[in-house]
Amino acid sequence: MPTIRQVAECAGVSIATVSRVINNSSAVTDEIREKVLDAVNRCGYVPNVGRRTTSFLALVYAGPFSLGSPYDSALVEGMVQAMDGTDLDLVILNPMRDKRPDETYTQFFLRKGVRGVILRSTVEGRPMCRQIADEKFPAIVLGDHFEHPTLPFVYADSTDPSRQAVEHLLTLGHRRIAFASNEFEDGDHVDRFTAYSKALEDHDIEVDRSLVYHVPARKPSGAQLLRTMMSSTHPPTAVFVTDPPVAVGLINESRNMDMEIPHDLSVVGFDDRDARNYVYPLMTAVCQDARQLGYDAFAGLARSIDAGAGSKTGDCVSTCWLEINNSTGQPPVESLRILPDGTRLMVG
Amino acid sequence: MPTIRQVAECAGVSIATVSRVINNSSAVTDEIREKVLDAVNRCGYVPNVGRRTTSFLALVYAGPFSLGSPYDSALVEGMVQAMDGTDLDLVILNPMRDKRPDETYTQFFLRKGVRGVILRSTVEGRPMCRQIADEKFPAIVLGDHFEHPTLPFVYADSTDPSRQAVEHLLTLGHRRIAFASNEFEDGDHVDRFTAYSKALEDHDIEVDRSLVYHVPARKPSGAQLLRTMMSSTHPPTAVFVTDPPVAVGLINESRNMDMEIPHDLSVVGFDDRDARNYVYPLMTAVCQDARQLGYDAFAGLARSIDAGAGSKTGDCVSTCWLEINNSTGQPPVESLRILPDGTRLMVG
DNA sequence: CTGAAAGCGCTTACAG
DNA sequence: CTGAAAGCGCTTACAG
Repeated sequence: MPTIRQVAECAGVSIATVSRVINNSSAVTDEIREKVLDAVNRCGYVPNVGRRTTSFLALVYAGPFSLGSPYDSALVEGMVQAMDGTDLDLVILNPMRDKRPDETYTQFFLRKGVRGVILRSTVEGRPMCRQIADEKFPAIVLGDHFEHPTLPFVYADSTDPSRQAVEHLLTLGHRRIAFASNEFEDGDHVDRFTAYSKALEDHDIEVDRSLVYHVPARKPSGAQLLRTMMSSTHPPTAVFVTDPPVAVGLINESRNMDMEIPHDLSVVGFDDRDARNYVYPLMTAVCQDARQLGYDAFAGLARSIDAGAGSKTGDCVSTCWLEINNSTGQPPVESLRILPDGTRLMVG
Repeated sequence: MPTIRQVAECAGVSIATVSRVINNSSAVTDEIREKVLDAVNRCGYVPNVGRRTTSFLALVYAGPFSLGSPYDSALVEGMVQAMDGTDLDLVILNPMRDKRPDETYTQFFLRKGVRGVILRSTVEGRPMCRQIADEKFPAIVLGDHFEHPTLPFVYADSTDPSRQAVEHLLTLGHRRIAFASNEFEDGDHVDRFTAYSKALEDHDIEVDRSLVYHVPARKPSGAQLLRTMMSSTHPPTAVFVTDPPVAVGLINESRNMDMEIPHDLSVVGFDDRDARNYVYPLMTAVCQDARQLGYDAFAGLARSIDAGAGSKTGDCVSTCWLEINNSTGQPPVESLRILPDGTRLMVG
């Protein structure tokens, strides 16, 4: 366990100055402050109380808190499981609440006794993630991935299975395939859209922007989405829905509209847990294991902290997979086809 | 913030002895150890590091961890929300993992820097809850309630609405009403069974033990339960299912069996969140708000800690309510009735 | 087994 | 604004 003395030596200042920086005293030059905080992160320093050895990893929401979603609760479940293999405990922090505007993230985390942070991010959260990474505080990002020179990411790559999903629909005979994605663009959703476009292009089908929807990741959006799609002039015969609650909401709403899935509409959903097994009909879905992601994030961060500062953690990319169930089938025989020249054809 | 000095004075020993007790040194008399730990809890002592003021409330699972269930994740969501109103952070602790067998719970929690614990309990967890209460460490119990002189409980009373639920079924004309409860008996489930029995007795119907089921609170149990019930010699015409996942699993399975709810079977479920709105048909259910329970537990414990040791927190009892939706209706006209003397009657 | 005292990590008036 | 030094909370050999 490094002490304030080692940090002082490492930064070339007195222990008093280190203490001042940690406690965010105003009487420190910006230059020295930066030098000391850098030394803090290089040494992996945390305030010590006697021989008390407990330290914490923090789950930090970069953006509004939403611990209640099945995805987020699966993440936490995985983290708690990973906890058992370490001597670290999990604390839930809300920087929105009590990070003082004039303190850095490193100072904030030190104040809390935290040795590393799991950043649950979306696009809105990226600035916070970047700032924490710039301070070189130990961190790992979950739920989003983007280009960054030092930040490690934990995510499941959904590109390939997303493409397989669309190809599955194409093979069944579908040509008008809608795509429903999150209102917020994060790395994962971008991947899925890329895969969707690619699969269509490979079959010489142009992406029809009127079939691309962005909706909030909640069940009622799924219900609304279905009504919107089906009341359009040229409804699709299939849809790829990239958020679990939206897919579930859509499938459930179909019964209120006296539609039969997959007879009237094929649905490929997304599942990060087990929702696909609890809708009727069982949902064909691109699947990832959110519990595993939470586990990997905690375990990976713990490992990199044990290994000491400076050791780079790589990304932890697991795989998604396509599971074909009963919500996909051939398009309705009376389906409307639109030829390249715009001619509408009723087939069947 | 009380220091080790105050605790020493309070217990009538030296600060060295207090420190030894906190760090569980073997060189302390049992008698003095107890006296000191008592003083620790009376003073509300937590180890202090300089002017660092952070302190933690811990979520502790008395029993195997299961943070992933909708109920538990709603609890955590509520706690995180309550966090915002305080200067306390939430840490998740697993005593199974690293409580040393020779240390008391108070010692364990002090070592972690924890000022109070939210005990998520079931019947199995009661001994741990009782022990923590005996040590007088600040605690509040969630998810179970039982007789105890000092422990405060947070729960929603489901007795009245459970009775209304059964009466609702009786009014619709049902006479063979099954009851499905958790495999583990906790205070909440006992309440619901009592209400069920009472409602039947009030209508001069004897409780038929062959209609009372105990199953694990998971969706597959609901599917299995439905098959078991419907393949019995005298299937019920209605069922009151007191666990949300079981109710959902049962309703979903009905479609695989070509049954129609409520035409073939009326179902009153239980909901602690929003599941009732996402099954088809919309589920009639006794409802409680698990998010609110988590919120109340955190806020209540925080308040009682602020108020200082010795101040007794009362139980926080919120109310459940019955919500009538589309999964209940009149019994099938061809339903079998059994008269008091045992005669079977096909009605309709 | 217990306390007085030395010592460690950290903080904070005080001097420059 | 920075460091040397006094001081606080806590721990731990040392003496009895």
